[in-house]
Amino acid sequence: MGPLTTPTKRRDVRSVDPWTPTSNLKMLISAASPDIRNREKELCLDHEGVESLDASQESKLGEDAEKLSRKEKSLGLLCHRFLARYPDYPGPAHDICLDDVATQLNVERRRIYDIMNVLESLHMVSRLVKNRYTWHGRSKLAQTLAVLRRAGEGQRYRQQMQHIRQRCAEKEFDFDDGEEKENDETLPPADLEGPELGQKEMSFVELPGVEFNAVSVNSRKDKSLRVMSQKFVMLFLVSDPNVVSLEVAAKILIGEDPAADQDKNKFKTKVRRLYDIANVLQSLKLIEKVHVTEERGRKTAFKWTGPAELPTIEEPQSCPAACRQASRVSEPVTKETCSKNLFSSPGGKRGFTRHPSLIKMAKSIQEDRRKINSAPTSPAKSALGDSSNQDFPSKMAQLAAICKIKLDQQSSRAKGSRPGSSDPGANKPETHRGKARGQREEMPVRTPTQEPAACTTPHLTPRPPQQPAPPSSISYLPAGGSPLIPVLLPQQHSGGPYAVFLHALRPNPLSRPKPTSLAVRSMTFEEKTGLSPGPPGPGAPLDLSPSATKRLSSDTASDGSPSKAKRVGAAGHQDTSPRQGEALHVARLKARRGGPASSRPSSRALHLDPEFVNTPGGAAAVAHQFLEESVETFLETEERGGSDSEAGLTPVPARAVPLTPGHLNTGHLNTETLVPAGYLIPMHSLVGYKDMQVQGGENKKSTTPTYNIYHTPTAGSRPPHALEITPTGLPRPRPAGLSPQTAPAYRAHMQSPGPSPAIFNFTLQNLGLISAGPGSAGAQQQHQTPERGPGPGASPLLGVHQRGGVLFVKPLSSTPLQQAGPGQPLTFISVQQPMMTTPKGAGQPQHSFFHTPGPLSPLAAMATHGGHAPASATQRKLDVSTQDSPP
DNA sequence: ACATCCCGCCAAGTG
DNA sequence: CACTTGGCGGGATGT
Repeated sequence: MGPLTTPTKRRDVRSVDPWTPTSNLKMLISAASPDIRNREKELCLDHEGVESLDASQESKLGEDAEKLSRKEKSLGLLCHRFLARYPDYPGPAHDICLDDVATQLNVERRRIYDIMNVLESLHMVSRLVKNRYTWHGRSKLAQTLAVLRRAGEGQRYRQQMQHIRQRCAEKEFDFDDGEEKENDETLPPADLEGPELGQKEMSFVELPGVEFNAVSVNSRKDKSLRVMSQKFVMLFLVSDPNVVSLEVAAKILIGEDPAADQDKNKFKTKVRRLYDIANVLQSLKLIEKVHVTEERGRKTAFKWTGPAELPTIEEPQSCPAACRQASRVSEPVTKETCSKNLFSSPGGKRGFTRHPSLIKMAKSIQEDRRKINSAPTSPAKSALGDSSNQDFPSKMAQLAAICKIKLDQQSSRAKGSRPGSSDPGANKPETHRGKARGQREEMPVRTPTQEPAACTTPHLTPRPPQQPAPPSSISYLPAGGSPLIPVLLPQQHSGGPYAVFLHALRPNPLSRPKPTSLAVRSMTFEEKTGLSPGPPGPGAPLDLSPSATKRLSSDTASDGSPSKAKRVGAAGHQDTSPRQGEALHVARLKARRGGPASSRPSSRALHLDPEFVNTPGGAAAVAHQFLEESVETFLETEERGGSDSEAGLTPVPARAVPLTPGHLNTGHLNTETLVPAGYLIPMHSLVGYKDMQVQGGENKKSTTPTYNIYHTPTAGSRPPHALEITPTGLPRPRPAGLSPQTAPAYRAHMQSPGPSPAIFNFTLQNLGLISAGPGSAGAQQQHQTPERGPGPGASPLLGVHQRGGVLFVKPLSSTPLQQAGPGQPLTFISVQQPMMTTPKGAGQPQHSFFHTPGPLSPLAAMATHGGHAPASATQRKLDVSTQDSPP
């Protein structure tokens, strides 16, 4: 009994006595295991002492170590001990010396690495140099989580999870079990997996304030543990019921491997790693172990107990500029690249480690936050709280308030001045943002059971125009949130932009289908929805069964080539390779061919110009994310609003168009690509992000593959989103003219050509860079009316600018942008501080968003569809019993 | 029998 | 080349 109840206790306890850190530790410990709990007293002593007494404790532990039972040696406990040594919100950065820690904690170094890797994935520490890490504590946690959530959304993890769950359910049914039908299950899985794999492979998300340690980032392909950890966390952040079963997580995290055989082993290995990660996360109090009872039986799972809301990432308007600027992407795998990117300055060689100056700045900022936040040790904060969130300082709040006001105004739209604004849509867009952040309403549901279905449904259907209330499960949607959202946003700090790195896939031989998979994924969903009958689920067995493999293969094949092809093309891959040239070539090839590149899966190619390269791909990546997010949002929105089916259908093509001409899938691919990001890295201060994004979008629009080339190489990137978006948007392509190319000037301004513009606007809006005004202009142009508009053509540019008052476009680097050369112009926009933006910014050009959705919609539709049925099933299945309740 | 996951081999990277 | 990192999976320990 004890154990089971634990969770409750904890909660209670917390509320009761949050005060001491010690208490937290105790709780954690207790959570960890009953036995431990018993010993708790002992431990407590230790714990208490820990902070001050490291040495003594350690020594104790150390001594004990040998004797200690396995449990006592658990990674979770070790992590507790480790955490006890450092404050949650450190003022000045603490340095952590691995050797010392290992010695003090009396454990092998190897174990410390495990902990550090997980902590690093959450940006609680960052590697400074060889044996040293810098302790950040939880100061960046909120941001990181926000970024991860976003990334997770981009990945469509939610849908993937649903699919998997469905599959499982189906299996249960069994009727078909044996069969392998590939279709249903297979495909989906493939899709899911594929993307994951490929994408998954490596991306790592960095945070803005944090320094990127290029070193750690780049080097090894590895990152698996780091990446895995981030992905795992993403699952929680994205899933409705914040409960994620080990099984599902493992499946999702396993790339797709074609081979079924391996699945089993791989699955086992993955599970082992997940336990490792889970132990650390448990000690961080971010998750709790629980058991989910399905029809089949109980499965172990973990429940998210961390902060529900995250600060916003800001994309939206609120903090856009600053944030973005702040953030940066790093990316490219290569160190060199990273270094270059990071430091524009020639720092050259060693830059990896980070510029001191940057670091300092970041630190100072962080510190300020911390101070402001002052987090007591207590966990209390974790409790959800408001959306707002912890970290941001009062300043943030103010900004937020400002933003809100602005938004409100905009929304009200009083200003008719801007044509763009006209759209009702405007509100929506905001909504998105709002939802994101502010909204947080929380995801609604925590209830495990229902949520899926319920949530989903609502989204889809309802809401035609505005969205009512129903928040969707997704967080985004509801418009309502918008105003709030801003608040959340922290400024730059928060977050700016993140960069996602996609690594090239590694050699991963295994599955190579890679490309396909991605493309498929998207496709699949749709199909599934529609098509899939019920296939049984061959997939059900998922991991284990070999059959699965077969299925996959079949699926893929069946799927269609097209998808694959597309995927490929789309996927393109970015490569990590730093070299532009190569990248470009590849990109081109891919683009042209469509695909081949599977090998590297990188998903999307970025548009970056060479110049960008500096800025990097990372930037691109970031942009991606944003785009993706936006897209997603749109999709969601659309879904709700519109017909699912339609969306699904249409969108695809549209998307496809941009990139690769022939491949429909492209869009999907893109999507996929996006999703996968690897490890998130914060972008420090790159101003360029936004720009990048924008550009990318444009480029894509341009359609020419070329753009890919550009982008890709460098960062690697991201393009997909853009692509997706763009195409769709077009419905009103009005302008066709826009060709991307055409407008270098535009771009320069920040504008994008017609097609892309929407995207850009989108992006910008999200970012917050653009105020509605500008965006609207751009959007309008495309979409709607040329006429009305405030002059789209000319205006746009100007508009952007102006409106933008907020926005400034500048070339990031010296060269950059403009040239883009072949067609793509790049633009860098530096956004001004949020403040600037804020005021006006609110308005988002919803138009663009709306439009965009079109393309997206399909996805959305898919998602939804998939979601529905499955969801319900899933829901049923899941019953979370919190933990263990023992009988 | 199964779940959890510690331990440490050994390869990839680094300096 | 020695050392640092960390993937990986055997197999011990717990339930």
